[in-house]
Amino acid sequence: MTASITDVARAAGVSASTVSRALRGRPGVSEEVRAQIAALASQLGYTASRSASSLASGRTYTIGVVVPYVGRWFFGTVLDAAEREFSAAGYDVLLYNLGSPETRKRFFTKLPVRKRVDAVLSLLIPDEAESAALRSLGVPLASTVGGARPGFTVVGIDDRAGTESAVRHLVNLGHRRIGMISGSSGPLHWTTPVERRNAYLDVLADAGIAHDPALEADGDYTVDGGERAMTELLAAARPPTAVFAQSDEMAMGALRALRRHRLKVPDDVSVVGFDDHELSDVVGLTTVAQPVARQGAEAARLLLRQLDEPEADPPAGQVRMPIRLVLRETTAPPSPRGPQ
Amino acid sequence: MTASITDVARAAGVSASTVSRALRGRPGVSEEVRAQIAALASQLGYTASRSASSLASGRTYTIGVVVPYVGRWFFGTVLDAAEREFSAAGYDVLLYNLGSPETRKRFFTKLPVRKRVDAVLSLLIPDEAESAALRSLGVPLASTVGGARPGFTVVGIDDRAGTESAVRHLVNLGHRRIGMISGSSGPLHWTTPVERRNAYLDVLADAGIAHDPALEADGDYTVDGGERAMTELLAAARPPTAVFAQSDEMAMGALRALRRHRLKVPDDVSVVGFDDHELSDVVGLTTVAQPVARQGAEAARLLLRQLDEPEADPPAGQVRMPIRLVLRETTAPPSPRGPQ
DNA sequence: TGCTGTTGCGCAAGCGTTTGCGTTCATATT
DNA sequence: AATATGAACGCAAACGCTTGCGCAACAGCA
Repeated sequence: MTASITDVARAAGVSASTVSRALRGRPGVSEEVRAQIAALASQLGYTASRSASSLASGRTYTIGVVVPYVGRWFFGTVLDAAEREFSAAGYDVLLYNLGSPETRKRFFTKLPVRKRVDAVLSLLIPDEAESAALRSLGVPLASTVGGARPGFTVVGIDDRAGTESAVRHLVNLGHRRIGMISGSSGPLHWTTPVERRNAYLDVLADAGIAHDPALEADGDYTVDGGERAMTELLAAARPPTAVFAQSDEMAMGALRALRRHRLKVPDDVSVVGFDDHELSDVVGLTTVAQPVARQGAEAARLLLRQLDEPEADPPAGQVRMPIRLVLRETTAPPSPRGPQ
Repeated sequence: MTASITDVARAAGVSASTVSRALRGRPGVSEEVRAQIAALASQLGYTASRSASSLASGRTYTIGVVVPYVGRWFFGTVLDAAEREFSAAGYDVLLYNLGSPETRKRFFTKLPVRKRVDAVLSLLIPDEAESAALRSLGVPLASTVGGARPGFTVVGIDDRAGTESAVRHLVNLGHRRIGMISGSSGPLHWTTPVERRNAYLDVLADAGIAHDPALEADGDYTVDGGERAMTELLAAARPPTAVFAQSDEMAMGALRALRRHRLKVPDDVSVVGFDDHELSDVVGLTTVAQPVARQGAEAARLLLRQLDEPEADPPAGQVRMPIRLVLRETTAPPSPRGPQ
């Protein structure tokens, strides 16, 4: 079997308590004894059992991270950055990938993180019922995308401003028939799609452009969904001359659909995305960039701070990071003859 | 405080042992009592403390997954699939994202997973020293990409065959100056880059093409690296008319470099990648496709099987999944006048 | 009716730590 | 010289479960 604390204690000729204190840097151990214990411990390959120590101390040194889809670029990037912060601070991360509605439901009803984590970071804000479940854990909570929620420290961006910059850009180029590919359906209740939609509607209204429901389609935040949505838009009586996609993945799907329809981008149709996916540059996609990794890192840091100073007031509910429009090659003034 | 097993026991008028047995479906409890306990438990919001139960039972119902870079599409996709299998089987996953050499080293020397996991899945085969460290944990081990290693169940693809199909395709199109963008540098010791390189060299030799070292460059498995590598290749005395990139991300970086050099793909230069990234279709990249998610799922399943039947012989060391060349729009016969 | 099995449950030990408190011993203080 | 003060360490009780064993109650059998 692997060595236990008493093995180390016996080898060092001290008590288990002393070993425990020595290895964790607690006072009450002379430097020589501490050094000797440390040497013995590494020699015996001793690592304290997390189960035992968290049972005894009540602290788990583990953080639960719940992700809607690890495989997607956005969340993968956020997770990567957050994990770095956590592991640098000595915390392990328990990953919960809540891809399907069933696993999502199971997670929030069974709450397998109960008594297992010191805090939880949700990469997408949970709905109110789910949030309540998490609050019942009695640990610090944080989230990245999706708007404010009581009990959560959330770091995100200004979706409204981002969307406005994108849609205004199209308006300024002279487009009047501006479509939108959104990701509002699905089981998740987050505010992002609706905030972006509202901003889209507002910009249109501001520009004196009547809203045409046929110019909206759902792309499910995936490439394939974006392709389907674009195909749908192209089937409209009067197709759009420009489209704003709520994510770069959907925008790329739209690009694919346009190519299949032998439409030129941006000559026939302009496309702007959202996120600045790492491959957007490759396809020359105009998009609104947001600091993805930084959001994950910042959320992690805020959570760690709460863990360090449990007595301090919870940090400001919401942190907003800057966005900016990145102009590339998928947007241009509408062609005089329009698409087709 | 949150409810403990004795709270449930008291409420039900039984002993803690009975609650434990009832909730885990162990024999020795009548159906009525079991039902009553289950009701009480959910009513009290009781969840067994994982620390306590794993301390007592020795099983953690947790699997350690070590990933080189969660943010990369390939690993994110593999992780997604593996996590689904694990969580469906009732296991939690502890994620270790080993991005930098330092975190990697720290992980393998401190081995924070010791006594914390029932098994570990490494998404990239660790080198021999690291593997030895993992073997010392005394738990089942599996890995996805990177070749065989004692003690590991590994599921992967035939890198040689994949590479051959890609390079042969270029040869058959009539190319003679075929460059390669590899990902062999870096701190990781895995066989993939060298296997692919060997296959590349063999195909060239087979075709009677002399190998030109100036036609090889390192792309670090990233988009930016691929761009740099392509730029490097273009600077050669006689630049390639076609290049094989060891990953789609690098291929896309190459595409970007070519665009910046105002070179047409595939007219001036053909490009073929490896992986079939979800966005390869969008850019029309010819590539060798491998079943990414399926590898993660399969590796997870094999690990779970070992956990179920600890006495059974460890499964076959290596599982090979099929690859296939996907022809798209980045490859064509060399132009008579060559690049520039 | 006595015996053997089976079922359903409780007892208590144990899992490997952490931590409050008590003890010892050397040093500083008056 | 007597006493107070700390530092360094050990003791033992938790932490919340699991599990081998024992015991009662009851059924089935001859």
